[in-house]
Amino acid sequence: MSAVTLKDVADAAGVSVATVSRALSVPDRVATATRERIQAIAKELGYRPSRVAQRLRTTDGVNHLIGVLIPDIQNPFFADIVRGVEAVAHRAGYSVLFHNVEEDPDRQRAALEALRTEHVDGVILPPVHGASEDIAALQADGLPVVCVDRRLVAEVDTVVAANEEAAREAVALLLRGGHRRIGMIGGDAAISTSRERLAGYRRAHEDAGLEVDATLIAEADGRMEGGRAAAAALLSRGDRPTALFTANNLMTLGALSAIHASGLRIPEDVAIVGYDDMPWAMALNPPLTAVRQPGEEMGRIAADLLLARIEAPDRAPTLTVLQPSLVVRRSCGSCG
Amino acid sequence: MSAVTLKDVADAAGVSVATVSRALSVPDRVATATRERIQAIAKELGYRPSRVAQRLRTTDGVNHLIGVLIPDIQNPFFADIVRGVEAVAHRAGYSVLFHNVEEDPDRQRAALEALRTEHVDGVILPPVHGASEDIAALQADGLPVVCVDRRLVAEVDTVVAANEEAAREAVALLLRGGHRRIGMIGGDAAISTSRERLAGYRRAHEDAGLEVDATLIAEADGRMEGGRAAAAALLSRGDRPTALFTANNLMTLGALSAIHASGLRIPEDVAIVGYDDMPWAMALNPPLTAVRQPGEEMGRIAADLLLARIEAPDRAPTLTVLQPSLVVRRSCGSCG
DNA sequence: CTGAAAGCGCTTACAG
DNA sequence: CTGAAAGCGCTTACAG
Repeated sequence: MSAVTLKDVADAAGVSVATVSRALSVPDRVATATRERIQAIAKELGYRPSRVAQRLRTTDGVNHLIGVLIPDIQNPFFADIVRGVEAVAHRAGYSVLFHNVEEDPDRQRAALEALRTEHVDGVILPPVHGASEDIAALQADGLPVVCVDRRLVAEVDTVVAANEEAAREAVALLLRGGHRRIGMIGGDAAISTSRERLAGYRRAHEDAGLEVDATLIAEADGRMEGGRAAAAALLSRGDRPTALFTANNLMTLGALSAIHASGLRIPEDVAIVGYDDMPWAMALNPPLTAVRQPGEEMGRIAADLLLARIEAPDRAPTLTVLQPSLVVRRSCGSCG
Repeated sequence: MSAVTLKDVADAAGVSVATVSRALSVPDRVATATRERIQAIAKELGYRPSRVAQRLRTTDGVNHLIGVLIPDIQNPFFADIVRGVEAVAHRAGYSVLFHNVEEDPDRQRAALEALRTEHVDGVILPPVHGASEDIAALQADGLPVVCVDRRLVAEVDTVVAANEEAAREAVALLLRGGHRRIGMIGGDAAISTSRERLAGYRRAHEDAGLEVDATLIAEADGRMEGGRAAAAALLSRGDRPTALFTANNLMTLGALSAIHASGLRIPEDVAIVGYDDMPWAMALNPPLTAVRQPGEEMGRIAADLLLARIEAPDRAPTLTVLQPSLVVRRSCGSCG
């Protein structure tokens, strides 16, 4: 390695390190001639300031480092969020520490601990179940936090989608199409998005003056296999549902594979509307009707918010709610 | 913040910071009683050593930090790689800096620059096109690098899949099924995986004593829309191919949507075999025959390799080739 | 076994 | 406008 340091530049320029430091970061406090000479030499030597050294120096200031925690990087919706966060952070000169926590509170806790020792300026995460205290502890220590996709009880900057409304609209679409027995394949109720999407399902029924058959509601784990098992169980009943609403993209995939395995046709035998409009939705046959969430935008907004809070820690927490949209394709039949 | 420092622990324990440091990291060089007292106090105070300070100290030693560069995080195959890298690195106590470079050599260069200023111990990446010199420069400075998924000319630790063989096998399957006009939708020829998969396509024909119709070979950009456009062009020809081989998962999605749009049936009108066995392959109707690559394992191996090289920089570079497998489902017809 | 001191690469009051 | 010096939180020879 033997990286070029401030001192190397100072020696080459015949000035002190202090002057070099100023020439590079507060140029107007250095005489023009000196500054230009220093800048030329720094460039020639390939000098790059050490972020690590800068970071150690400023216990108070900005460290230009944030952490992002993801519950499950194999879920492409979260990959979208990461993409948005990464783009904003790097453009602003921040580095990004990444942790995949697998929906596991212990791993999330370990990740947060690691981020503290890295002196991050703040963290962005969709909090996993059972994590409120860890987040609260972070905030108590003055570390800015932004929750994205999932809400937390605490007073935290939050960026979410309007889950309940979107789910209600999706289910209403099926109800308008004449469906009266709609299976709901939901995720872990400990997660806010799952609860809100289920609430939307109920609200749609309520709006239409219909009772919900509670046995049509399955709680899966948000992963593909869970969705498959739940759909298979629902579809093997004598009084099987004529439509399915699946509360995230992986469970949708599971449900689709259960439908194909059972030999049922979409939408004639069973209609389906899924949460998350992923790239593969258009590649399905028939193409999937789905709720589109702006994952990347959620990531970008979360990052903007975090950076703003890092620079002004005392602003009041904000809640940003983005509007998903329902993309109607053919899997819901002539339900439009 | 006001994090607890070594000095705080030292004061509370009535010893020097040196002793506290030793008690925590080289326990056997401290008297048992002292050590236990210090450890108890450190725990009570919630002391966490600053990674930043440790990092600054050791220009030579291990910084416990690596960088991972990804060409496109929205491609779930790369998300798998990230998952593998992350798991190994964090288990070994390394932090992971993440960059999404969008197949852009300039962004890759910027990311590598940023990683140097962060004092990373090494970097893992599927190199994007036109990046050889940047990687070489890194190595020249003694920074360990591991290429994953894509090869580079340079002498670098490399973890790839046997692309040519896997592609050959996939195309041979279609040939055995009686197909004689197989469209090839390949990726950017500047990328090793694209070239190797195309080579496999040619080899399969050669093995069968068949000529390749060069007009059946399309070079797309590796993304969904590129795959869609290429497939649409191929399928609109009078002498359209009876089967398609698509060289990555996103282009497969694009091809599928083109097929559905054209009203052709799979596999009766057009068979398809895709590269990358993604979760949605089973959810398709019919399910997709695909080449399965162990993305997560590739990530894990790459990380193991990098950590090994960080600890022993002078080992000779290695090449690890993993064997993909062909998962036969129904999209290729009765080609088994 | 323990401590005082130097040093990692910066930044920033404080002098001049 | 510029420099000497202190300090960020650690680790590690060097003494004792």
